[in-house]
Order: sequence, then structure tokens, then C-alpha cells
Amino acid sequence: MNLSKELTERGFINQFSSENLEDIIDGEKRTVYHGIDPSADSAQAGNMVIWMMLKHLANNGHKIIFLIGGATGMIGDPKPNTERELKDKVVVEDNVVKIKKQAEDFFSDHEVEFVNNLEWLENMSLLEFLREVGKHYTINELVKKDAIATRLQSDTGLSYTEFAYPLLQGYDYYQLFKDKNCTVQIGGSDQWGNIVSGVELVRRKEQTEVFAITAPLVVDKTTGKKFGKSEGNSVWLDKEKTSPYEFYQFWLNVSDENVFDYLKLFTFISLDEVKKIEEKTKDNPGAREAQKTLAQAVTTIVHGEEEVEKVMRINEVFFGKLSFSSLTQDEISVVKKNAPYTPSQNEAQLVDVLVESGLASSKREAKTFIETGAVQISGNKTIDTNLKLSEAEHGKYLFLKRGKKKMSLIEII
RNA sequence: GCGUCAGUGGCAGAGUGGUCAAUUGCAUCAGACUGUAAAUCUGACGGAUUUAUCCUACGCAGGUUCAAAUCCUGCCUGGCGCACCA
Repeated sequence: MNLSKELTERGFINQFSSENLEDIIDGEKRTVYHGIDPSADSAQAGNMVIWMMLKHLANNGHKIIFLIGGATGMIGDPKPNTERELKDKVVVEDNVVKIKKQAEDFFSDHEVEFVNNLEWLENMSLLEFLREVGKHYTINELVKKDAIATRLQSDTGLSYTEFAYPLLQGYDYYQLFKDKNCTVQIGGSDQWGNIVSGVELVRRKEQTEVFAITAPLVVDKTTGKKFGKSEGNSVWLDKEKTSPYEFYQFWLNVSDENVFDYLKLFTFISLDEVKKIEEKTKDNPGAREAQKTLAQAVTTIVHGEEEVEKVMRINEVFFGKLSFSSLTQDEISVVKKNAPYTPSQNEAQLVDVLVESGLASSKREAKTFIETGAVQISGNKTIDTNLKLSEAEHGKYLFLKRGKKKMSLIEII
């Protein structure tokens, strides 16, 4: 199966700027670039779609340039409803370092060149920008761009700064074309306008056709919402922000409607194999074979095999047959390092411990949880809001559970 | 700069002196049912609490009043209109 077909069937392709995709990626080996703005200090699960696509491209012999928008990140691209707060320069610089490190790890098995658009944008003079870049854009055209058009209609308006964003990204493409003969740019579908802006700039300045490909924004089919939130929080690739355990849980909890799409997008499992899993799952959906495969595969890609093994052991304890008391000392220390863990005093109130461990956000909430029977101590439900830890049966460790999926290991110190 | 309209909880959006911790919807969380799924139903949804109350909050800062999200003044932010011929 050729690459364009593979990517299409896996669901990576939304739009592309050519008659057919084959012409872009199946023929000559090209230099492909993708850019990300350092608007946070870590990429999220959603970013992985493009990152996976880059891996597929790299596996097929294309050269990859990974651009980190040290310059564009200072501006922020126009969001459809609100103007962005300008980010502090120091924060942006810090984010650049972190994202770069993360991407380097993610692509460690591929040859990827990293660039920062600060290199060429930082010292460009305003006059040069207006003459070399601005002159090739008409306002008439810019105001038709989706993000800009909606903002012009909205109550918040649109600053000149953000209005200029497409020009900056366009210039990036031009630079990479001139410098490194880059002829393909990929991004999320929301980036289409910005990417095409570069395609046009290159055509106008160099009379050469370069290409654009976008991937669809992954949407949760069951909710219609943007994918990648867990309990209202973003799922990050950084394990300090989203622990491997939480990361694994996120994928394990994917609903049936989505899981096969995700297997195609976020893992390298072959399409045939996915089909097999799909059939197996139809016979016995309760086994959640597909989710397990997905969680294991994605977590391996992001955090590595070793982490996955640890996470799976923790799961055995939290959800599996293993009773807590049967854990060996060694296993407890594994849980301690990888799952939510809270040290506590023996005389502490249960409500306080719930708050400290993050299982409840306030005492009031903690009480409601207890009253509704959502709290278990080492497997035993408790409805006593005044309970102290010392009154519950436990050894040095106890295992606190709120709801079905939130837990924390409590160590008495 | 002038005029005018607006700024409310995660979001949308009511409320125009006390009955407002603020209607409603979405989102979120818990319970029941399940498969750590979805859908559905039930409940919670600023914080603390001795559950009587207290504190913090309706752009910011003051003021009027027994009492303000609601009235007044100033400021900040944004939308729209005007700002050359007139």
C-alpha cells in the first residue's frame, strides 16, 4: 500500500493543495515541515495526530523539519472567538526549550531537523517585512480567512498583531523553501489558511508550487467535542503534567465509537490488525480489547515500554484481581512512584486527606463524596464524614478511592 | 477625541436597589445501571463552618444607601457610529 493511501485510510488527511495526494507524497522524497507554537510547555494528546503523521512520512523516506515558533509564539494565531493574551517572552523561551526536548524524544528514532523561526524573524526589520512579505498579501484576501472573518464579526474584534499572523507563518514557509528546499507543510485543519498563505507567498516570490496538507481535528464522536480532555484537563505528553498512569487511563477510557479511529491514528498497528481487533471486540465488547491495545500502544510510543509495564502493574492493583494487602513491598514502591500518592498523618481527618490527595477540591466537596458513597478506603465504602484515618483498618499504607477511577495511595508517616 | 452600547461564575447567557452565591442551558463531578464504554435516570456544582451563620465574588477603584451585580463618579477593556467634502 502506498503512503497516500495508507494515510488516507488511517484518517490523517483532511485537505491538500493538489489534484491528488499521490503527486505530493508518493513520488520524489521531499522535505516536509510542520510548525508548532510554544503556547504551552508541553504538547497535548491532540498534537500527536500530526506527530504520528510526521513519523509515517519519515518512515517513507521524506525528510522532516520540525519548526518551533519562537517568534510566532510571541504573537499567537487568531482564535475564532478571542484575542490571545500576549505571552511573556521568558515564558515563550522556556516553552520552546521544553517542547523541543519533548519532540526530540518523540522523534528520537527518526532523523528530524529542528528549527526556530526566531532565527529569521527576530532581526527582520519592519520595513523589510512590509516590502518583502506584506506587499504580496492583499487585505481583501486576508479578511476572507475563516478565523479572521469570524473575529471581524465578533464583539472582541481582532488586533493588528494577530491579523499579521498569517504573514509570519507564510514567511516561515518561504524561508524553509529557499533555505532547505522544503516543499510540503502539514498541520491541523485549523492551520489550513496559514499554510496556504505560505504556499501563495512562495508562488508569488519564486513562481514555484509548494504543497499543503492538513489533518482533521480529532473530534470525540460521542460528545462532538474536541478530543484530548480527561476530567476537564488536557492530556499532556509531558509526564510531569500527565503521569503515565493518567495517560494510560485516558486511552483506556476511550469509548467504543472512537477506539478504532484512534487505533489507526495514534498507533502503528496495521490496518488489517485493526480490523481483526474490531471483529473481536464486536463479539465481546465487555473485554475492551481494543481500548487495552490502544492504551498500551500509545503509552509505549510516548513514554516507552518500561513505563507501560509499571502502569499495567498499578492497574492490576487498582482495578484487577490483586488485592491491596497482597502487594509486596517492591510493588508498593512502584505504585508510589507512578500513581497518585499522598503521605499523611494517622490522626488526619478523612476529608482533609481527600483534599490533600487531590481526590476532592474542597472539604465541602469531600463531604458530599463521602455522603453519596463515592469514597472507599482500601475497598470498604465509608459514609462517615468525621472519620479519622486511625479509625479505619489499615497498615502503613491505605488505598483511597473516590468514584470508580480516581485513587490515591496513602502512606501513614 | 466625541457619541453610543456593552463587560456577570469553566463557557453561553438571565438578572436593572433588598426575596441574589445569582434563573436557565452547556460543560464538569458523584450515585444507580454497565464494560474503568456510551445512552438514560437521580443528585451536586464559590469557600469555610459549631449547618445557626460567616467570608469571597457580577471589568477596576471610589461613593450614595440600613441594604448595590443592580444607582452615582472616575478609570480600564471591547463593539458600533461619527470625526475630509458638510
